[in-house]
Amino acid sequence: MQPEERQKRIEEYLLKAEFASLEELSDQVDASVSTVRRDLGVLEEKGTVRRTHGGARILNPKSDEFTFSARETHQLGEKEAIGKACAALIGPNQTVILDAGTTVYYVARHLELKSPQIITNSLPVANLFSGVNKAEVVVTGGVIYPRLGVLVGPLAVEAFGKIRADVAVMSAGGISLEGVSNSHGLLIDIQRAMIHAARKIIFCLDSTKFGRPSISQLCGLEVIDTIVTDAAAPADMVKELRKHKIEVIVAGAA
Amino acid sequence: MQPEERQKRIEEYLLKAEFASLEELSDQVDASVSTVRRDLGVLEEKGTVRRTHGGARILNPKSDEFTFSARETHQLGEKEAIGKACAALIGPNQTVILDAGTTVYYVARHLELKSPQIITNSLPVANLFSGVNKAEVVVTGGVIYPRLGVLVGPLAVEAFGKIRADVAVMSAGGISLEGVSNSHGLLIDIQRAMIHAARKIIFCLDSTKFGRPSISQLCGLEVIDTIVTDAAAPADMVKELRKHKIEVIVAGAA
DNA sequence: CAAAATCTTGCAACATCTTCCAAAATCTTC
DNA sequence: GAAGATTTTGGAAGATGTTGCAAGATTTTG
Repeated sequence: MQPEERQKRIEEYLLKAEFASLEELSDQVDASVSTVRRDLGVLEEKGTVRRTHGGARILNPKSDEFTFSARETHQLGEKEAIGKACAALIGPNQTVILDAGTTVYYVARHLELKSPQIITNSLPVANLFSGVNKAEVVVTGGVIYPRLGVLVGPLAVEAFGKIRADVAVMSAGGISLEGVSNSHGLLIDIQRAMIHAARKIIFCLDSTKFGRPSISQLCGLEVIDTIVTDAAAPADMVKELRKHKIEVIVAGAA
Repeated sequence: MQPEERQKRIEEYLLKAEFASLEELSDQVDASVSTVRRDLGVLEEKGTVRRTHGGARILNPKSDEFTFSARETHQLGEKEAIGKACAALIGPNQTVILDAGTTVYYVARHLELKSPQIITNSLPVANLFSGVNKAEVVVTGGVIYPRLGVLVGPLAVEAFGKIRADVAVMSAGGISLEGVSNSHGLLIDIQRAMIHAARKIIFCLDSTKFGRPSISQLCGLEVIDTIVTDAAAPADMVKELRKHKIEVIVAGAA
């Protein structure tokens, strides 16, 4: 059998089974475990499959939930690290605005113990805290933007117009030296309102966001107080950003 | 079995059970308690599970399962029936206000196909629709009332003050001939605002609510257009309510 | 406060992974 | 088609990761 055919069959099998051991796969495609291992390496490179100890699992099974939920292991390690580092910046009993990005969601997960006051327009974040008594969570109104579970529209903007917070933890589609941008036009108005409502602005941006401008311009660099990113962020841009008096925290880089 | 698969199965089991002892889990995934302990450590790091003495509990239960749906399994059949019957009253493309009660949640589950416009202050209901494109869902703002996932406070009341709807589907703590009452004082203001905003008022009340007045009076019988209940509702009260020109629908007693 | 249960830590046995090598298959070139 | 180069394959040795157990520390219970 040809390598490609074998790999496709492995993929298909995993699609049905979700998990499979090496032996199982080796049996399935009638090749040695060594070959399967190699094939899995290729598929992992391709991004469809994730190798595990003793086998493999399919990477993106129908995740009908919010596009990120907890399944997306894509850059899970980095996002976890960013989340932890960013949560460390929040003092106890502060009022925090949480934006509706995937990275910010991980910040929220590490905030539980600080019993802060939280304001958010993200349903996933709201759900995270709905069972917990410690934190007071204000949800802005708005219309649900289907895929992401974000509340958008005038109700949301209005809500941010009425409040003041100590910190806003934001995310974005991309950052360059011209400023921060985002792809969802609907979110821009809301994010501007967030920035206006908070005294300190923290952006959580994983390394893939650097130097990648997105459709709509959100704000210039001058409004940013702190950026939290991961170790793979390009060093020259970090240096440049620090020249702009932005505190850049690289998570996981000790 | 591979670690990841085992961990996923632990997660899934916890999702159903909410709590589980180490032995239970060890049995479930066919591994030693030591291994389960280690797995739980990983899952806790990941943030989906919290370890406890002697076992573990799920951290943020799946979005469609707030405290009520897991707990109240005993009247599930009745609530399903009420939900179905009430959903049948809603026409296509109507604007519907959905209250935040356990019974109303079941109505929401049957509304999906009607592509209505929905306004709600219930997070479980919001989650229900967040993945679906068909319906437009407006979430009122507010502070999360922890256990129920309801949004309360002035933001919520305000939101209902600004809108108008065709129907309001409500729930309550009890109904008697003096009127409808509810136990959560915080909800009263919001429910009054809902009633004010809708042209037609439907109450979904399972049979246990009848003749059982609750702490705070919500409204008199005169504002009610329709009541949906189950077959166990006391016949004399149903008769009495019909005398008040209220349409009483007994679900499952076709 | 003591008994019982549970947790942590260290360890040895085991399974799996990586890296390398030789054989087989495939592709080039003539 | 044949000889040689290249790729692919299957396997073996050592490195690494995982598992289950047991002893001591810690927490819970009565």
